[in-house]
Amino acid sequence: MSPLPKSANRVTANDVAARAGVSQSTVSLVLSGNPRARLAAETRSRVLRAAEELGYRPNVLAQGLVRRRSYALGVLIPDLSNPFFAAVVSGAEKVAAKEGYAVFLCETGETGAEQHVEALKSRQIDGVILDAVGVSGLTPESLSGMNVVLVDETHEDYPGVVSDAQMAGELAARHLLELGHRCFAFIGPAIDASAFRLRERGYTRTLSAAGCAVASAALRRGGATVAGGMQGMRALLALRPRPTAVFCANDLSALGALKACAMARVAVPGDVSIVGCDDIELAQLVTPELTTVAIPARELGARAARLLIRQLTGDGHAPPARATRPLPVRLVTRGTSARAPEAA
Amino acid sequence: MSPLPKSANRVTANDVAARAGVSQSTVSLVLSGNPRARLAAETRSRVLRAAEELGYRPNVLAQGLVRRRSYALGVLIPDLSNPFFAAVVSGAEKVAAKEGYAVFLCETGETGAEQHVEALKSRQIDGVILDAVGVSGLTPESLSGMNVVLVDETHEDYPGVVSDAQMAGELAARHLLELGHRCFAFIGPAIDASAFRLRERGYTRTLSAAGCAVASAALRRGGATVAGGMQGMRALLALRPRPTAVFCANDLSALGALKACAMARVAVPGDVSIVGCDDIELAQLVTPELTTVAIPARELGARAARLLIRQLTGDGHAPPARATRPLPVRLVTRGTSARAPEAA
DNA sequence: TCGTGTTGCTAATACGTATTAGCAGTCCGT
DNA sequence: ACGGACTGCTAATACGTATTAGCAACACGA
Repeated sequence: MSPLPKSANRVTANDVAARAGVSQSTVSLVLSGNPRARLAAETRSRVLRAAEELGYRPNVLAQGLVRRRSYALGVLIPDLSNPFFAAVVSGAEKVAAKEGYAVFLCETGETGAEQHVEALKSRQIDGVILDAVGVSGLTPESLSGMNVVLVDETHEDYPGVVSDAQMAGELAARHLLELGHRCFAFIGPAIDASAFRLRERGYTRTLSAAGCAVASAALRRGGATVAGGMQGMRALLALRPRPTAVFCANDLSALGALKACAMARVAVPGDVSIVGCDDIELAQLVTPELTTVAIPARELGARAARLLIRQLTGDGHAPPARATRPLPVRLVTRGTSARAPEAA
Repeated sequence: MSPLPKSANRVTANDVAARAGVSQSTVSLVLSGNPRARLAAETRSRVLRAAEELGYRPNVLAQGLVRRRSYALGVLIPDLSNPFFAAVVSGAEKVAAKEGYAVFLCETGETGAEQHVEALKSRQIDGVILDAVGVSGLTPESLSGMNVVLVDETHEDYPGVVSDAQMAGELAARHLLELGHRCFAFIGPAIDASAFRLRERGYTRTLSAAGCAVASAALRRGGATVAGGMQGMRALLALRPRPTAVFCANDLSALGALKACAMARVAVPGDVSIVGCDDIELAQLVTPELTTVAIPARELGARAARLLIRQLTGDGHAPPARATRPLPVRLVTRGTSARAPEAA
């Protein structure tokens, strides 16, 4: 009985080979198993046993070197503190892990994904999932030769997994219209992200179609964050006539808006109705609970991972995996939306 | 002028060597630069220029194979949807990226870190940061030979970066005592995590010292989640006499508790005071705002990464990097705590 | 007996880099 | 002019695996 290995992963295929009395090639054939390899059953089991006894684990780096594949994915997001992105990452990681891929997480901020992508490329990443990192900001050649899947963003060069963002805006608008509102506002990010733009468009178009334009002063652009929402709402509260219905591009800004109302002692939903977008867990924790449009964040991440992996597994010249059908969104009516107050 | 590379990273050191008219060894010497190498300045610059022109990026997998180091770290957490963990990860990733390390993210659930650790080991991870994944649950040999840093957990075998968890409990207790409370409760997780245990201990000991024991019925153990907090609080509300002061082991459960009170129309802080722990961003978003003990999550992650990297950079037989001094915590008094209601 | 398959394994090589030993060539002092 | 020291580079090898070509042994039919 040879002594058990004490160091990290010093057990190589050669050690297994020695113990099983075969060559390293045979070990590789047995374990990384081209199933069509002709191997005596007895040899096979002897190798397996030796590997088991030694606690052999293949060195993925070495495998990657020869296979030209690292079985690792990159996931780039602007900001992990946004629970929406956290959910996307979580969904992607779960699928990836199940399929044997590991996930490099990169937080890029709203810009500067470039360096991260370069770093990942030198790690021989098999593919990358980009969520709201602004592909347009990336020089095309930095992604050249890369397997890319976008989340909630469409781009002619890369496949993407999207939610029905325009419908999200439309649902918010219809809901608020049905409640009798006539004076609308919007709070969104300044950055040019596809999903946000579509949410806004769905909202404003639906309103326009109903004869209710959104005054440009009632269109506040800041960060899609709590702070951005507070700032936006403070500005809205100063407007005359004051909007009675506000759609926020995501839940964080909606919560910020809600907070701003609370601080200004403006009643929600009595004086102002607020509708968010995402349906993060916190949406149910505030009082009143946030009315919002649910976006399946976790599912977006999971699908992105699946799509990416399928793309990799495909024989290379497979169909380029076009963007998939938008995932459905749905309105979750809670406590921050109510009938419009009677006009003065 | 040779054509620019079109594929991912097909440019190797050999290509650079050819273009610069030197050998691959020279390229390696120049770029991965042992600075004590004797190289003519002119050669050096010729290599650098060739590398630049070809857009050469070293293959980290190959480097890792020979250097026996992958420049990648693993970060294991139970659940990314907890903003506290997200912050830890974020802090660690930032530091790691700055130091040239990439981060594998693994969400383990409250158990089952084992497989993830194994997967990371076969990826030749340089080290791993474990946050609340329950080291005790891991078989020791699975971590043998691994560089490990724990977050918010102390263990005799591994260095850790901790916050002053016991002080957190103590601060909560003192705060509630000063407000005149006499009937206390605690909501915490069932799992045996070091930080949670210490928070509880600091709380109960401080109360005991003041002559106020926590009745065992007022000690609710569930998940450290929103659901757990709601459940715990519902049970507490049924007790007679009803506790007037509740310390929750983390903010998520505190928010759950707060929610349960809202649903039961119990006034906070009028009837019950609630104190959380972590100070996640949402704590300021609920109404009333959550009184809590701030734990520097991001800083914990950052320090863990720094400690781990220092450990790796050390010459191998360096001092084993003992646990560092606990990071200070501080009470953030907000709206969910107030003077005890007059006794009946 | 020989040729032809077939089976089961191994030797050799490649992946892209780091690193060490060592080879020419130059410089210098005597 | 010659031995040594130094300078600047390269050849060779190793890291741990996957993969291909091919070798030896054997079976079988004629």
